[in-house]
Amino acid sequence: MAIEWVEIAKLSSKIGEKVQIKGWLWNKRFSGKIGFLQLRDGSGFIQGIIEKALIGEEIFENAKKTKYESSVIVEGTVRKDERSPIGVEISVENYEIISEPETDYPISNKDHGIDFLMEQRHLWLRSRRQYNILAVRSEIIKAVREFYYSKGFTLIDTPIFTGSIGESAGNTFEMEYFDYGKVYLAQTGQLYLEAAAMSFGKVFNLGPTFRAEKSKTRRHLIEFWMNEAEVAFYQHEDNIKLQEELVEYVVQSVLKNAKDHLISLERDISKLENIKAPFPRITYTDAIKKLQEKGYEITWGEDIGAEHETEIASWFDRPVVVEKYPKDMKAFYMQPDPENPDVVLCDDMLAPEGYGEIIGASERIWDKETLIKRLTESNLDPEEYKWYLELREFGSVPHSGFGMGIERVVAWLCGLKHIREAIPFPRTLYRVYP
RNA sequence: UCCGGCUUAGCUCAGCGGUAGAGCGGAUGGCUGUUAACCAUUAGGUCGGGGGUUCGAAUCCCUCAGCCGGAGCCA
Repeated sequence: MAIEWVEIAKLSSKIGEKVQIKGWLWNKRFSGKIGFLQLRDGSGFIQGIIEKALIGEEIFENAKKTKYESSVIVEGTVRKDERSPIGVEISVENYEIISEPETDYPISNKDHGIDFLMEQRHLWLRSRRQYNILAVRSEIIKAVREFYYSKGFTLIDTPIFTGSIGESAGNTFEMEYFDYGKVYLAQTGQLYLEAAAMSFGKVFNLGPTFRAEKSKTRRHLIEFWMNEAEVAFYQHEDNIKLQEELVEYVVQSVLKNAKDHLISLERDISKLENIKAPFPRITYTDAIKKLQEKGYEITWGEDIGAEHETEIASWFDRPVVVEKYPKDMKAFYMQPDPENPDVVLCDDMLAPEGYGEIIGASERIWDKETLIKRLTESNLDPEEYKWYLELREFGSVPHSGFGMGIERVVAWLCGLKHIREAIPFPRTLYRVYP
């Protein structure tokens, strides 16, 4: 009878049994007649103990010479061992190489520069740290979807190719679309979600977004994944509550389902455990006042810069909701505050520990004339927004929504210094390879 | 795009006007409990490209390129 192929993650329930594992050799150490094979198979990592006396000279020497990242099949007996970080080891009884590299694997356990690693991104994904980060990302996205489905939302996939319609002009990727003329890569799916919300009530999307901004910071990617939600009849307060519930759900789900990955990443878990709604709130106006008191040179009407954002976030140990920004610095579609027409019913959620904005949100203008007025004031052509304006003609209702940057959430929860590690293949200002 | 910085062995870096260095990785050998294993031996370089200053340049100056960090914009 063939030996059972078992994933490394499931080996702790196979103690004393003879099993087969299929994976890769990511490191090895030899000490005379005993060797330690560091194996991984995608489900986890384990150490294989190989002894010359047990396995014979030929296989032992073969194992000793195997290059890093060779793919191998190992058979052996699972053993409980206190010295193993996962509590079990495998005593190797058979060792077979499936494919051995001809040249040495370029990534070592020592330090590498970021440019070198990004050039090797297709291989770097195998490294333990990257493996843990992307596993957390997967868990985050799963939690986002679970959240919306559990709340009765409908998934609406918004288009990647769009006409000249978006939040603002000037930062879109432009391309020829057969004889139609110019089209643009989506910088937001919001306008389409607004249309769908008038059919389904509660809708969300989750997909890639493109911004042709020459951004060169630790918080920006050219291609990034965004989750947007839009709800008919929701107003400013309902909107904030939804965001808080979403973020709490995502954080708590990741803590529950991906804790081991966070620990491997040496993330301070205690900073995430208290992420429970409701979150602290501050208006833009109060934030400016407080910044001024702290000695910052900023006046009402000026945008909150990265430095200010970090300062505001440092006042709290949970994400903070900054609401009601001046209308002139925000997108055309945001609903003016009835109590103060100089500000709009919007909010940004800033993650703690300097991670900055993770959500941008607002109540949308639902009155057609106000919307046309704001479009014109923003130097946008109402003609281009024909279908969007029609939504305000047929049974228009107050509605609200927001967008959450997936990579920013990944960076925050994993404690990353730079967002480029939060996506499998980052597209940055000067890199589209691999 | 703007402001800084970096570019020396496969990788990470030291050297900063007078014969090109280390650690890791590679190769060879040793070691039966290693955790970035260790010990010994060894191979490996047009010092990013071009120009200049100098008796002499990896080192000083100019220029180009690539990359990194930060700003703005935003998720």
